[in-house]
Amino acid sequence: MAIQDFSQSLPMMLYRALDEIMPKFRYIFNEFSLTEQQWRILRVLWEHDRITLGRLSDLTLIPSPSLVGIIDRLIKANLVSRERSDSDRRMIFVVATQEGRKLEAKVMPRVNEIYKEIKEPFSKRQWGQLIDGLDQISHLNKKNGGK
Amino acid sequence: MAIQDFSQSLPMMLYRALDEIMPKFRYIFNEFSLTEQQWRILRVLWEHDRITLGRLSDLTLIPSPSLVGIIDRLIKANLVSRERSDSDRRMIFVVATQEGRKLEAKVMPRVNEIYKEIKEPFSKRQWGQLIDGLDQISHLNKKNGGK
DNA sequence: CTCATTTAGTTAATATATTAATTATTAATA
DNA sequence: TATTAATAATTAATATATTAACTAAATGAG
Repeated sequence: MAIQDFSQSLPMMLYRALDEIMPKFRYIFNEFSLTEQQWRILRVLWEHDRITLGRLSDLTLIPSPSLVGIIDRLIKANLVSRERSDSDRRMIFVVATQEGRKLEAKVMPRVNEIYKEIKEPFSKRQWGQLIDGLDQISHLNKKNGGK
Repeated sequence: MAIQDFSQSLPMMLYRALDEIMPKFRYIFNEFSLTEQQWRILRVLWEHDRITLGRLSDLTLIPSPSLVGIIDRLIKANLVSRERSDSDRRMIFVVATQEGRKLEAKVMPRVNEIYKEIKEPFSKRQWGQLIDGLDQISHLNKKNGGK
């Protein structure tokens, strides 16, 4: 009964998995002078012409108070810019600069390579079960309500 | 080909799972004026009479530079103490105080309750597959070498 | 239209993470 | 044994996370 072994608890297993894989990616980000969070933001911007801070926070999982400073530094690096919305002056759009967009072609191949390495030892079925399990965890409170 | 959808990538799934479950636990820690990291340290100390900083870092997954400050604050809160090793003066043992030990009986039941809630919607088989998948991720580099 | 309420971003204060460099001590080797 | 190479912990500098409070702008009820 109770949480058997702390090191085998779900939170620690999740943290340990991240500790195993993220350094591989960060090594690449570092070559482009990007932090992990900066990468996440660019990764999302490459799929959006412009996006509000709120939505960017949702998609990157970066809390908005953190986002402010990270965007500041990305602007200083000339990789993104801020644009206030005309329709709703509370909202701010974040946009990738030319330089920010150019990074995609350089970074993505490297990242995809590592991702493939990580995924390789898994069977398609195993991987699917893992992703499904994680998906279920991240929807714990949202399902009973349904439709 | 390539990483299909960023939001469905393994790292983001792992982060999202943590974002879903950890606030539930932190809510409890907060009632006892503990941070998540302070909790992790106490959680390990409750199973060890004394433990070196290095091993504590391994078991809590807290990087040692962070550990220094966190231990400082735990000492200030009178929950743990430092004891330098006699056999190897480089090492420092961390020990829980009386007050630190007393917390176990108060916090663990609450935490176990939440843990059970999280685990409940899963079948034993599903849960096992999830844990196994995570375990495999966190041992990516360690298996081929073997014994 | 006016005021209370909500929403999007930001600021502030404190705690951690990340990476590199440093200190003290111990182990290893010529 | 004098040196050099590892180790354990710490310090330093910068970037993020967490929580609460705050500002400006938009909404909604009366």
